[in-house]
Amino acid sequence: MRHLLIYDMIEAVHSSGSIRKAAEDTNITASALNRRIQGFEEEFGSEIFERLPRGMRLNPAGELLLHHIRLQRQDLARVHGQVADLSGIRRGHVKIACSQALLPYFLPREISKYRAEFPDVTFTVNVRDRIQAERDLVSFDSDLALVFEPAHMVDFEVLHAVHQPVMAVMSAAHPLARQESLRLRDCLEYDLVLPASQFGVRVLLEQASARLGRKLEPVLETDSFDMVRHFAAYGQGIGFQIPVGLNALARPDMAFMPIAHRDVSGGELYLGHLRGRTLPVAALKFATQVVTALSVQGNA
Amino acid sequence: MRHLLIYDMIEAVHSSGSIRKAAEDTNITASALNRRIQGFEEEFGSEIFERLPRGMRLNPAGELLLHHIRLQRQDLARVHGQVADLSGIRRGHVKIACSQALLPYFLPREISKYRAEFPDVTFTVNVRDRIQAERDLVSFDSDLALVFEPAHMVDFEVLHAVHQPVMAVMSAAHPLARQESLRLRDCLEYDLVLPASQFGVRVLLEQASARLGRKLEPVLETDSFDMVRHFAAYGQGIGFQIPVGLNALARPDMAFMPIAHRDVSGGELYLGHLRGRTLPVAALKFATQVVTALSVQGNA
DNA sequence: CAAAGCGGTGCAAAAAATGCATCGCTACGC
DNA sequence: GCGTAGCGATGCATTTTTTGCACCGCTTTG
Repeated sequence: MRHLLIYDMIEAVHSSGSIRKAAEDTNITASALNRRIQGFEEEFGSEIFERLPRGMRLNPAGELLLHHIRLQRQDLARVHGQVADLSGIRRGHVKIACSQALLPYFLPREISKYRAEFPDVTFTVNVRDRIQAERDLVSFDSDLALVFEPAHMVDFEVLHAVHQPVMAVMSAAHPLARQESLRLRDCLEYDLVLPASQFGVRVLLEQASARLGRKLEPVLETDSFDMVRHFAAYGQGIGFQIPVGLNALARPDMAFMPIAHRDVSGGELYLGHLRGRTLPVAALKFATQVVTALSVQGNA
Repeated sequence: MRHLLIYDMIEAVHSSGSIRKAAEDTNITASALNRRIQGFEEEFGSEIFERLPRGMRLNPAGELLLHHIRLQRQDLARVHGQVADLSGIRRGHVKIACSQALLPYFLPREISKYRAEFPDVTFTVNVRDRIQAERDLVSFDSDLALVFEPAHMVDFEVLHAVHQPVMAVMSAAHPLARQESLRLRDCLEYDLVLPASQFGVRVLLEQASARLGRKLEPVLETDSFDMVRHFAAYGQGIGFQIPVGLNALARPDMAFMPIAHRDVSGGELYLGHLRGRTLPVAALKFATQVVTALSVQGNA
């Protein structure tokens, strides 16, 4: 609320006791703040601060005004709350179809962040592959889909896309973990743990290795990304995953390294909904948050 | 208050119904006003106006905000008043919504008595029926309401209530004027001058005569209490009024007699303000004086 | 008695608000 | 059915306001 900034300033001066200190909190110069205060006092019709040699103190008029400011803020917050209520942001249910990669870190984090602000919004998260996810949108079983390299996208309206390179996942003790960069052909010399063939990462890897004239021969093929990570963690070979499914901080015993872009270019993670559909408020707002989170992660 | 200008603009757009008209009132260009509104909506976090082909209308969020704006303004006015008090100046403005009965004697007397002590306090008096009066409080168009038998009283916080019997009003020469006490059925034998059906006195009389199995058939029905009194003064029938609207001393040519309590029990005259509101100093002080005056009259 | 901290102010630069011209749209009158 | 009038929105040049910087005078403090 830009037009209420002066109130913040008054409170800052009040609580810090001097214009100079308050100026730091407010991120403006003392002179600017000083003139804002003076300007306000002129409009208001009376001084609200006593000028002491050591700083500023509210005078009785200022005390009265401060009370008004607080009352006013509180009432504005109430209005905001009521507006939020009637726009439906506060309550609601969001149904999400997503790739497995989103399950361990990304979605739990985003959902709990969202629910910290709107505790009355509930969620359904269904794991779906790239084809099923779109089907879920069409049948209205999901509001949002968050999938890696979706299959046809006829009914899929993209809200946001973010590029995801393919990461090799291995034990920190693995010979390749010490290398600067990682080529696909190096990986092929070791035991591979691959997701099943319906997954986007697998498709990308198959294409890339075909270009090398090689064939992928996994020691373990699974439809559980958890399995991939854990098997790799035991030092048993190399797994693959996209960044959004990994959390470097959480696993110091593991190494996550991007495969050289010229070998495997990676793919796109798409957030979208059913084409032409107007989303419920809660779903739309959550989608906005997810877009922000994906952008930040993409830049980091 | 320059920083609250945006509120004026919002109200201007609300009351004129279009940005272009409001722009004239505000002495600003339509484009500038348009962008102020848009900017505010962005800060506020939601639209507050519906854009119609013919102009702008507040949406529900806007209605909520409008109420906040009015509350906020009034509270600021109260603070101003209190600050003025601090500096020893007794200034201020009191806005009153009242029933017609208060106009001829009661309010003029009380207001001039108050202004004898505080000549810098000014007044606005609006005649409102029982429903409109409450509406005025809600919209902050009035500080105080003084009404007979208010309708619902949801937002009405009572400061004082005083009982008012229903009085018959007639020429001193009227046959009934010589009686000791007056029964309703006696009145019904004569020509009746009645206030219109939205008035409390009329409602009470209708209920009472229904209990007698009679129907009121006025020869004159009017929404002017002055008309009632003057018509009765000419000897043309019996009018009705509550004591606060009468002044026995002023009209020796007329007779005012209470209807027997068992026939018409009378009603309550309420002084009140908007529920939960802190009144400006001047209004509060005037209210105190009115409470005193009503108590005295009630006892006399 | 010097140093540190305070609010206040002149002036140039930066930022915001405004006015003007104009667009696209919809309802209304002929 | 079509033109017109009224509406909100917007790009751009201009004006107004706000801000930052440097510095003043003052009072307290060690």
